[in-house]
Parts: sequence; C-alpha cells; structure tokens
Amino acid sequence: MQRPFVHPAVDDVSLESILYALADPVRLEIIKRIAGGTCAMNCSTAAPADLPKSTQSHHFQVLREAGLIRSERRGTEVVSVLRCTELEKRFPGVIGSILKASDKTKKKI
Amino acid sequence: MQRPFVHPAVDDVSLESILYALADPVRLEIIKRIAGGTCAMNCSTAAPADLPKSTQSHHFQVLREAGLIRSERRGTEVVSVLRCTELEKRFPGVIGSILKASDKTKKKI
DNA sequence: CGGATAGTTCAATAAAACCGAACTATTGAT
DNA sequence: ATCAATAGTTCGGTTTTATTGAACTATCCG
Repeated sequence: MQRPFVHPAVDDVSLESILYALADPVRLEIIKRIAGGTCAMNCSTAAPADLPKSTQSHHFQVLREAGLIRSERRGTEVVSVLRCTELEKRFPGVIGSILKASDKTKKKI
Repeated sequence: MQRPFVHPAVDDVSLESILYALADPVRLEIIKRIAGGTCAMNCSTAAPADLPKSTQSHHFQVLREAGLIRSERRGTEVVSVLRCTELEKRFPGVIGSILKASDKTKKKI
C-alpha cells in the first residue's frame, strides 16, 4: 500500500515549513549530509546510524513535504537530493546561510 | 514571584534554537514586527491582536531563550528588540535572508 | 488607596513526536 | 520461481510538547 511521494511545487513551498523542517537536529543533520554529498543519497546513509527506521521515515517525509528534498525510489532504496536551485530562487540565501551556519555549531566533545 | 529574564550569551545561541523559534508562524510574525519597528516594542503590540496573553507570554519566552530578542521591563510593560548585530556576527545572513524571504509568503486573501 | 494595564504562572487539555512491531516492495541468489 | 535479505513504510500506543483559561503579580496614574 506504498503511497507515492508528494513533492510540493516550488511556489507552494512555505518559509515556515522549511524552517520547521530544519529546526529539528536530526533533520538538519540529514540535510547537511545530503547537501554535502555529490550524488543522490539513500535514507539510511543520510540519517544518523542509530535512528529507528520509523523515525527516519517520518523525518524524510517532513523534509519532502516541506519542499527541501526530492525523493525517488530506486530499486529497494529511496534516494534524495536537495532542491537547492529551486529553493535558492524562491528564498535567496536562506538555505545557504543556514548550511554555512550549521558548521559553527559543531559538537564540542 | 516574577522571574528575571534569561538571555543567552551570543556564543551560546544555537542555530537550531533560532530555527525552532522562527518556525512558528506566530513567532515569525512577532519577529517581523519587532524587526520592522524603529524602537523597542512591547509584547501586545508585537503579537497578533487575538492571541491569548498566556500564549503570547510563552512565545516571547521562546524567542528570548533562543537568543533572538532582548527584553526589558519598562514600567508595566516589557519591551523587546531584535539582537540583530550579535546574531549577524554569529550566523551571517541567516536572520536577514529569513526576514527578506518572509515577505514572500504574504497572505493571498 | 483603588482601578486599569501589561504580562506571568500554573494546571489541565489538546496536539504532535517517537518508536516498536508488523508490513510491503525490490533485489539477488539458489 | 521461490526464498531470504535489504530498505523503507505504516500503524498504534506512549511520551512529549503546545495551548490557553484562570488566578496572580507588578507598575502606573488619578
């Protein structure tokens, strides 16, 4: 009963949904990894290793429906990419500055 | 039994707490009004008119403890300002791009 | 003083996140 | 073609967080 993925049109993406999605530490980490990688990344690779799968799935749904990532089934896995060009056009500087700032809050341990 | 306000040092402000604080539509609206005004603004003026006072108070606490605003009691009211210079130094471009982007998501009614 | 104004605190309810368990879909080996 | 393994999804119950009415505090002004 696997439902197809829902991706909002870029003009329907709201700033608040993006901020909401990125406000969660796990989701921000996922986005950092996806943004840092060179090609589409599957969920298990992008998510923290110890994250329960149901939680992982939930976080990817939030990121997708917020408009941050585009996901595609590829065989048994789901690969996702950041919708960076579209988002930069819609909300200039927002994603970029957040990703840059996120490096500053590195673990101090 | 009114407790004194707690303002984190700018270096203790985390990106996630800022994103979390701004992800709420009411709080984003409050920040927009405070940022748009020329001088320190009291809570009732900055908050949407129909917002219950207890909710208003809660939202201001979140904004304050996230490090976004600095509040001060002035007689019977509490006035707040955006900590923009500090925040711009800590997370360059983040607040500015979000505020700019927030104009784009105007009500379509 | 007493009333008005501005905001806070508490406690109860409502909403949302989290995650284990059961499930689906695809692949690859036999 | 069947079977096991892999990757992710869905459901439902529990925990956590948000919201708000009611009672309270603190200050101002007449």
